[in-house]
Amino acid sequence: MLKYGRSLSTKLLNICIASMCKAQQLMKSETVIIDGIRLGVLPDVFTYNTLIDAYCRFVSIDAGYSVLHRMKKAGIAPDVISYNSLIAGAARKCLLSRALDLFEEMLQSGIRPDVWSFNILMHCLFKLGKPDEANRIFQDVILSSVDPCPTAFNIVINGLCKSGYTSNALMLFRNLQKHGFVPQLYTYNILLNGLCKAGKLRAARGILVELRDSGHQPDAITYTTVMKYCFRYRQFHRGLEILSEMRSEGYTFDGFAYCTVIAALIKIGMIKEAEEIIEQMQRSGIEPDVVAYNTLINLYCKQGRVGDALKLLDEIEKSGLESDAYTHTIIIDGLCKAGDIEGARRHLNYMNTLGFGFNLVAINCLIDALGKEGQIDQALKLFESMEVKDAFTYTILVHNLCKARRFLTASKLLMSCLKCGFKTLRVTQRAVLDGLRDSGYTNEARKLQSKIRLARFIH
DNA sequence: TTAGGGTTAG
Repeated sequence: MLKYGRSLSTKLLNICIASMCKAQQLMKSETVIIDGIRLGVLPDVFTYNTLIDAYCRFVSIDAGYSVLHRMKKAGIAPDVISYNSLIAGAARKCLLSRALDLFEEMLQSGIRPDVWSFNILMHCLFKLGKPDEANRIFQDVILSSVDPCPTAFNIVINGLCKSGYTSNALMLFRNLQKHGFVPQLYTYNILLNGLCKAGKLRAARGILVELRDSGHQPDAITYTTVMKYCFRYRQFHRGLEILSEMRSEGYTFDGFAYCTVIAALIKIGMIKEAEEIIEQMQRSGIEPDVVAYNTLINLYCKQGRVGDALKLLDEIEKSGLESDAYTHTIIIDGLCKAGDIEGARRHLNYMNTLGFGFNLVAINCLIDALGKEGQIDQALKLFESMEVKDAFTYTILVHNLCKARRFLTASKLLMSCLKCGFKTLRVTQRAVLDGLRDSGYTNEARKLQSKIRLARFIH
């Protein structure tokens, strides 16, 4: 500690603590604080707030909360930032009731919430799929004396997009503009992503033009967003054009951009090109995170190198990173595609032991593999046992039933899929209809056809 | 303190 000298002030102490907390060196921070006190430099509310935030991020809310007690004991009154840090910690982990309790405790302590307190709560509610409650808070903020900041608008516009209310988001955006709100590049990016995701490409194009006209320069996020959706909507040429425009504009590729491009190339079967970009990513010195690893594992699986994919999983676990649900579903799909159903089942069990809950994607892969291996009854059994299904589950099974020439069962399944309101692919519908007609089930084909028309009309 | 882009199955 002596290396900091005797001129150490609280301000300098806070700078040290902030950088150590950022580097997750919490024990070291504590030692520095103790040394500081010995030298007569007392921590202040800023010091404790930095610690609360770090403990909430890297340890637990309880650990953050105990810092709150410590500061009170030291005679320093917590402020709105102390509580916001705790509420944000709870919100990050989606612990809504804990966040609300902390909010209540803040009010009880006579601390007035600020716009950030509301922002954090709104974001948490949107994340938990409670857009109505988030919206209620937003209305309260608008009507109250709390001055909303651009971030509040960004959170609501983003939340509405993520909850599927893209039109409402666009409407809010326009209304805010009428009342003098000048959208930030951040706002444009949120809206652009929301509109593209919802397939509203015309509106997205309009927003992109508006973004440029308003004097903003598209940034790496704008480019990555547009590029991703070009690939998704199979405009590969345009996607690659944007890729080179992004480069010529001088944007350095980050992990997000690399993974977007690599995943798109893998998906369209341009494996060699994907390999080249992966090599570029590895050479660029970007520290791979779990998504980058997942992208690489996906490439190995698509090349049939499941063994190498498993080795990479080992590497993730040894490097201190945590694998996620994507990692394991990619591997399960890889095993399935390699025909190793038992291996896939074993990996699914392993996934469970790691604490991952039910995973629809993994089960869907397993159903497909069972069908492809000629175990269609096993696939049906698995299907029946599922409490949650989606459009993929139905489509996968319907295709496999068609391949097994069990068109009546396929037809029934397709009808219940339509009844659930899931969208089905034209190619799936055609496979069943053609199969029914070829097998002489013309009545059933007619019935299915009218259900398909009805579904198209309703949805 | 908070908010935007990346990875999986038909």
